[in-house]
Amino acid sequence: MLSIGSLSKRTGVKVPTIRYYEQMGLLKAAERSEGNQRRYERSDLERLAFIRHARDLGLDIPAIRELIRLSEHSQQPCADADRIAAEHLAAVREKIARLRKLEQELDRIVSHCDGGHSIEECYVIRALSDHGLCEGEH
Amino acid sequence: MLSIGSLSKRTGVKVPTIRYYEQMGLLKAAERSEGNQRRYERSDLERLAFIRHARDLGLDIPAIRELIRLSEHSQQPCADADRIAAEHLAAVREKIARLRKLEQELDRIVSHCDGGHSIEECYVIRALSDHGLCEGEH
DNA sequence: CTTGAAGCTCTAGTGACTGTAGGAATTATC
DNA sequence: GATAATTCCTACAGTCACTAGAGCTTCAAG
Ligand SMILES: [Zn+2]
Ligand SMILES: [Zn+2]
Ligand SMILES: [Zn+2]
Ligand SMILES: [Zn+2]
Repeated sequence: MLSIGSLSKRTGVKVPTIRYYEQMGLLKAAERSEGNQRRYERSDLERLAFIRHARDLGLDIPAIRELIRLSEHSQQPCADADRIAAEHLAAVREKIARLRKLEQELDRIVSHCDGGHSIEECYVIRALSDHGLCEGEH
Repeated sequence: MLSIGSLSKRTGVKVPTIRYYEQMGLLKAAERSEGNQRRYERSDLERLAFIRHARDLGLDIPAIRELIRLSEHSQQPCADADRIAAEHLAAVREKIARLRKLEQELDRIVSHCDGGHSIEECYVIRALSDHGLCEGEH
């Protein structure tokens, strides 16, 4: 049986974050010691690692909650799980696309000025004042 | 003189957002009508467009506050403004890099499973349970 | 048996808004 | 000029995934 601190050290998840995951229903409410402190077993450690990995891959908490629910029905088909992952991948790709446009526009703006002008002439300020100088939408 | 609603329609910035920008010190406190309603002039419209465009390009509020401050000293050199833009570009590039790694990993995971398995065998669930199956860090 | 670390609950703060409640002012219609 | 519809006001709660702190209790080592 692990204390919340040892669980934290083993997984790299901070103590308040573990409590937060419990509150959000990702971790089941832990057993308690006589003095009301949380005690964890191996299965909690595995579940926490699952949560942490999913978060590191950018999945949000409702998605993780659903994945955990699905993972408890080992004989069901995995279509829902695959769909969650695929939708997340699509969302990541959209974010990348939006950021790429930003990058292009910012790169163009930044390379038009080298800091050696007055504010009045500065292309950065002028470009921010007038979207008409932009090449695309954002 | 424009009401906050007309200013909102002309700029596409929602009314509560305009009030929020005022609170954050991006827009100066507007003049008021006899009945205490905000009244705007052309210069406010231009400043709001500046703010909105900067936000659309991803700059945060402290950066925009600083850019507005700089833009009021038209004879000063523009090095600070250019630096803010360049730093933001660098931050955008970092975000893209992080998301690209995520995309790669997610793409690999998703393409390993086509929804036609049981949860027990599902590669999505297995990959989330075990970062050892990943190619990179995140 | 003392002491210091680690645990507990509860609350508030992050960033950039968005939405709501309850009331006052303005504008439009008759 | 009365009334109705719209717009405006302030102040506060909620979003997301944590993080930090206050004030108190329990645990483990010496
Ligand atoms: Zn410049
Ligand atoms: Zn633009
Ligand atoms: Zn699958
Ligand atoms: Zn991984």
